[in-house]
Amino acid sequence: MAKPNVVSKRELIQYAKECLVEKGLEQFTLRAVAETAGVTQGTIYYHFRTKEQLLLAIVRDICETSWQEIARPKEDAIAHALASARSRCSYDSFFHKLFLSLVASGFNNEEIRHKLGEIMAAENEALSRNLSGLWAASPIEGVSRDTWGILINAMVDGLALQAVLQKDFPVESIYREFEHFLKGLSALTDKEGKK
Amino acid sequence: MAKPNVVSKRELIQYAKECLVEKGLEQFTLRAVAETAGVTQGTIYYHFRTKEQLLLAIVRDICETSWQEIARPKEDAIAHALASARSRCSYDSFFHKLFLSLVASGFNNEEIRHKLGEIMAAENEALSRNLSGLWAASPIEGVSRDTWGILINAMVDGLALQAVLQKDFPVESIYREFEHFLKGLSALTDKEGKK
Amino acid sequence: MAKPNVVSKRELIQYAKECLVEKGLEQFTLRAVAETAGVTQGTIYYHFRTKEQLLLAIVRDICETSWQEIARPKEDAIAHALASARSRCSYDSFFHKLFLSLVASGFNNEEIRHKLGEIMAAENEALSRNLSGLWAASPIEGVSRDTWGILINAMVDGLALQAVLQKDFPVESIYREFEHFLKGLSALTDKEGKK
Amino acid sequence: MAKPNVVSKRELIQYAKECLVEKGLEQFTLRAVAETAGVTQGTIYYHFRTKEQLLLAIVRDICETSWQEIARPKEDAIAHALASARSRCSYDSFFHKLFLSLVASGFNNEEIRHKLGEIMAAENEALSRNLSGLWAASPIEGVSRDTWGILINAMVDGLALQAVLQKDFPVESIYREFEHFLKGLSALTDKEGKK
DNA sequence: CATGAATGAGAGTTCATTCAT
DNA sequence: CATGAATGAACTCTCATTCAT
Repeated sequence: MAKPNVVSKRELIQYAKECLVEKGLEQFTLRAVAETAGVTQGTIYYHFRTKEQLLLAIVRDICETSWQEIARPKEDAIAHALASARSRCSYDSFFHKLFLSLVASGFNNEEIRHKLGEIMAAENEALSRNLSGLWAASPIEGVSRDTWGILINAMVDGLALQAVLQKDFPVESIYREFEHFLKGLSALTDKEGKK
Repeated sequence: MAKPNVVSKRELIQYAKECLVEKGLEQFTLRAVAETAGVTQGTIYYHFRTKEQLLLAIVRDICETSWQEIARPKEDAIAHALASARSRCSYDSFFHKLFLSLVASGFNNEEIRHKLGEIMAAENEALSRNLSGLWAASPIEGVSRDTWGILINAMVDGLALQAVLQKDFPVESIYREFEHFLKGLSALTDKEGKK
Repeated sequence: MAKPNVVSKRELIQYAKECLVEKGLEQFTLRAVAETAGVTQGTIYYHFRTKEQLLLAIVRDICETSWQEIARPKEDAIAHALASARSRCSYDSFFHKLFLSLVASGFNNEEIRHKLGEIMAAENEALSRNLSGLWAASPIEGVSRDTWGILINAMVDGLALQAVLQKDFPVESIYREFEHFLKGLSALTDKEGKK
Repeated sequence: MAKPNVVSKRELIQYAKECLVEKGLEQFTLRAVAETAGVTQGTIYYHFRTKEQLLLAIVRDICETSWQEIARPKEDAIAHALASARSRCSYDSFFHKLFLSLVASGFNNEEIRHKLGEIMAAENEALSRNLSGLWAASPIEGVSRDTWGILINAMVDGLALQAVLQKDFPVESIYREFEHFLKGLSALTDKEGKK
């Protein structure tokens, strides 16, 4: 088996992520990645042919992580997703800084953009699926199940965006009310069902 | 050489915005701005002492536009806001490309980040205020009025993020259902009120 | 009479000197001069057609000051010169920082260099003249009166160079011994004279 | 492209010295150094991380050369030093143009200034030591041996400064009389000894 | 007289990238 | 496999200078 000598590709990607989050897109340089990883710039080029490829590798890595997370069947998937979303929702969120940096970078690179879109779509779908299991009917007439996934996923991302921009954003209390909101919707499905 | 009054600061900011959106954060160079504006790089530096200052000027400009938009009292403010949100929600949305690029840039610059956070906060507040006028009570128990503003604003931004990443995102239909969602919520306030 | 409105040429030269000393040759910019003087760059150009001309004006100013100092007849001229030299001999000597900066600048500009050379020559001459009045004969055979002026002037400048480079240079004690040195030489002229 | 080992650091320093002397401090640009050395600017930056570091490297190089020169024990060290001083004393003196440019540059950079001061101090000391070997006693009462080193070194530098500023400075004859001066001083030590 | 807006060349510096070793 | 030296283009930024007002 090919045993990488000093650093594995996977490790490099991790270091690159850190760099991207710490330095920001504008100062995300291959030299910085190399230094963080303790290798030379040449080494980066041995593993990734260009900077773009490295960025793409980061995106692919996020995709995979995301698929796995989504695919793993869980009891109470919605509650789980909500907990995970809340834990990532903060002013210093590694994940969202990374994601939003990649979004900005995606405006220059269709492939990155497209892949990030796929992640979103998959999340939407997973949410829709799980909500279907939970709700006998749509809580509100005129809103399809697929759309509920999209709307709620959008809410999660929108809240993350707010948190990442506002130091004093009250994540805890908002998420508590967010849960009430979801429970309230669920309750509606019962009432509707009874009718 | 040295013709006075070729461009105003305001015009430069407009050109800079265009550049930022068209070229993306990584390739947003002062040379590009200068070329777009038809002036020399020196002129940019005469008006904005650094690139960072130019970015800040863009953010400040967005802030002002945003305040004005929010401050102007309107009938049916919610409907208006929704229409405006929908019109800006697209794969090629100038506004959201600009905003998200600035968000990424804000990870390097607290002032930018803070100002963007202020915009969000102001939008939240405006939404809350308008919803208060519309809803006699909260549609769902346990969700305060302020939180409704935050949640719905998050939804709008989250949808924009989705649209900007997915070429085939069905903005029209989603927004139609989004309206149903809001109407559904409004309906709930009536029922609650009757109780 | 033409009454300069905001600043006189002379004042500008003073500000320019300050800038040159404070910022050093490499960062001696017309903008800095303008700011220091509280005028715009254009104003500098009204008074001096180029940066070179400004530097030359500084040199000319130093020349004039120097001539006047030298020309003024004094009793005990040597003692006076020595006292003045000592007072200018320090790590932060405005005069020598200025002079040496101009010397370096003179390597690019023959006119500056030449004028600085003239100052030196005049100082040499004045010293020689004064020594002649003091010494009946040369203290040491084979050293002409003109040369004594040159040697002692060189010593003064050399000491200043040392002082300007060494924070802990013991100016006081060195100058005390420098005086002994001169007195010793004077004593020699007496002995020689008696023979 | 990218041929390894085109220039050594040492060579670059030499080229940089040449540039500094030829172009003067104000026009001493890294581009010029690169062109002189036949490499690209990037190469300069690979070896010296900033322009300041390059200047410092030049100073350090001069220091080392200077130490070696001083440390090497010689017969008739004074005569040797004088000969070397005379050879470097001219209107176009590479060494003194370099040194004085660095002095001016040192006004912006304490490290450079300090190192240049160290060179002076070491020269002073070496001179004092050598004079001690030559003179049984101080030629003139009230002037210590250390001070003699300082005074004579100052003279050497002062003469160099004069020479560098005056095209027609009579280096030859002055140095001849300078030698008489030193011999005269030596003679005094004998007389003093006899007393 | 003096200014402020603009210029354009060039400064120092960084960066992705290459390639012999 | 990995490195270190080198590249060259591009970047941000500064500067002396110009000129209409």
